[in-house]
Amino acid sequence: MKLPTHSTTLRRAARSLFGWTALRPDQLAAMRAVMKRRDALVVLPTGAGKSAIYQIPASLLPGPTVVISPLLALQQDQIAALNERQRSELRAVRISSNESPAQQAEAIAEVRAGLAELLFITPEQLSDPDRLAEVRSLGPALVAVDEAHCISAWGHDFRPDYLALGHLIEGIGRPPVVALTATASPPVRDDIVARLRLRDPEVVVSGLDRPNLFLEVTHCPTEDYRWRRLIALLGDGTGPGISYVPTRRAAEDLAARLTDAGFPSTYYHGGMAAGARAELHEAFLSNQVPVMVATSAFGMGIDKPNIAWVVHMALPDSPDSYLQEIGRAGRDGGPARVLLLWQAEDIGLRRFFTGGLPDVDELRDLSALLRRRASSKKELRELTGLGPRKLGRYLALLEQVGAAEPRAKQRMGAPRYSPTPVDAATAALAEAERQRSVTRSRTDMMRAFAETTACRGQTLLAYFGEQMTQVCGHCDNCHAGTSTPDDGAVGPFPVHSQVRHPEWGPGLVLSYEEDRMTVLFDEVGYKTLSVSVVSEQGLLTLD
DNA sequence: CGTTGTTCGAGTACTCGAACAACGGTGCTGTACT
Repeated sequence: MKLPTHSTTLRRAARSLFGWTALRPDQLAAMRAVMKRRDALVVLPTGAGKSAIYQIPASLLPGPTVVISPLLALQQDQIAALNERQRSELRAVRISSNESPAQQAEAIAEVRAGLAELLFITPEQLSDPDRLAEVRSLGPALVAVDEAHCISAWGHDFRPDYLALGHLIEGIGRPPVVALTATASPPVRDDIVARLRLRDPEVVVSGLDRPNLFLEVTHCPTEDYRWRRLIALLGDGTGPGISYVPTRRAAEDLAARLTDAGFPSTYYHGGMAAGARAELHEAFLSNQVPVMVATSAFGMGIDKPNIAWVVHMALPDSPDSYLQEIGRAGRDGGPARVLLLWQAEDIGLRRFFTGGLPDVDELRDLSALLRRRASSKKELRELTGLGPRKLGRYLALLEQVGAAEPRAKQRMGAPRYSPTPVDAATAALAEAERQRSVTRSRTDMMRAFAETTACRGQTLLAYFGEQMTQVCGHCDNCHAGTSTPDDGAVGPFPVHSQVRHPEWGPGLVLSYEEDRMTVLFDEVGYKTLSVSVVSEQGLLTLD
């Protein structure tokens, strides 16, 4: 019998590495899958011992573990925490642009000699074929993909190497893969599984409800009203918190205004120097900064237990981002306030960030070039005149419709039976339209969350495919008594069943709320339908 | 998509308003320059 042996071994390792006397069932389930050399997808809130899920197996498996992690600052913290630990039986090194070639060579040598068990690295490093071969030669026993939701959130345009991770992992010998994230809605989970090419992964998802967070939403007709609501919350003197704003400029302005108003505040955004950002991050963690006004750049890797409130000064782009950001409050289990201050006008900026549709002619020309011969991105940039950002997006789209594929030596080419350039461009445009519909539908769902008079806990979790059987009791609507107990929360199709709509195609039933049902369609994203209309007109059929 | 800032004309002496342009998030990397 292998399983009990593994569980015992894992518990023993947890005690010697972390001093833990017990492992939580979801941690154990994920680790056992890893020990059985099976892929795993783990969705657990930060602070739930997520890193242990790869670190404990890393200490037991013969061979190094490669940790793919998106931010260098985050890597640095994680490595420092590992290596400073007293009974450090696990040593971590990393390779990045922050290390000199000599340091990089030494890191590799340490892993090769068995002096370090964990190698931290970015997808961008792995996309260098020499680097890939080097990592492969170390014979990795496990790959851990941290903050795996980045694949879905960033891969499609922002950091294209994320999209190629599945291919890159195959390039280093395809050891078992464990993907970890704090939040992932059903389509994001599917995206992670598909992109990483996970094989029949063990999926571990913990409950997402956070009873110690009090959820409030206020529609703000004017900017001044937003400001007054923020001041009112700060006036309650609740402790350190984060105010999320949509733009860099708003971060700077609001921090200055709050400081003038007697609430010393600091701002943080992606346009600041790396050194300053690291200092501010540290100052916030060590309670020297009570109020942080920040763009979405602030957050990943913030493991601070006593964040007492999170205020959004505009509608976030999606419930995915929202849950990620409010999830940073109340890690210590103490009461925390979460307030969303929004206007319908906030949606304009979200639309802008989503970007426009690609140019069909440019797609066609690019596809034709790829069919002629495989080329590097640099060559393609010169031949097409496209910027790096646009080119990356186009290549990702063409790859998705089978008109492009990565080749050796950092090149992109066309697959053997790829569609004609005209067909490829048409298909890629359709794919871009599909992605845009899904992105927009996420913002629609965020708005629906803001406008609902039903239980916010239920509404939010339903989006993530989790049906709560009772109202949450920790939101403004529950307190106001407008949340209706879910007597009507059943419908014609079971939750999580696959259905089909004549126009929108196949979809997944996520939840019922009074007379409305939420369905996630592959082609158009999230839609809310009237249950009576669906029933009367027979709009949906079981798929 | 919506807000904010600039420009320019009208028609009167400094102000009003229309029309238009600019701007807006998330990070890795290697290389060139100080």
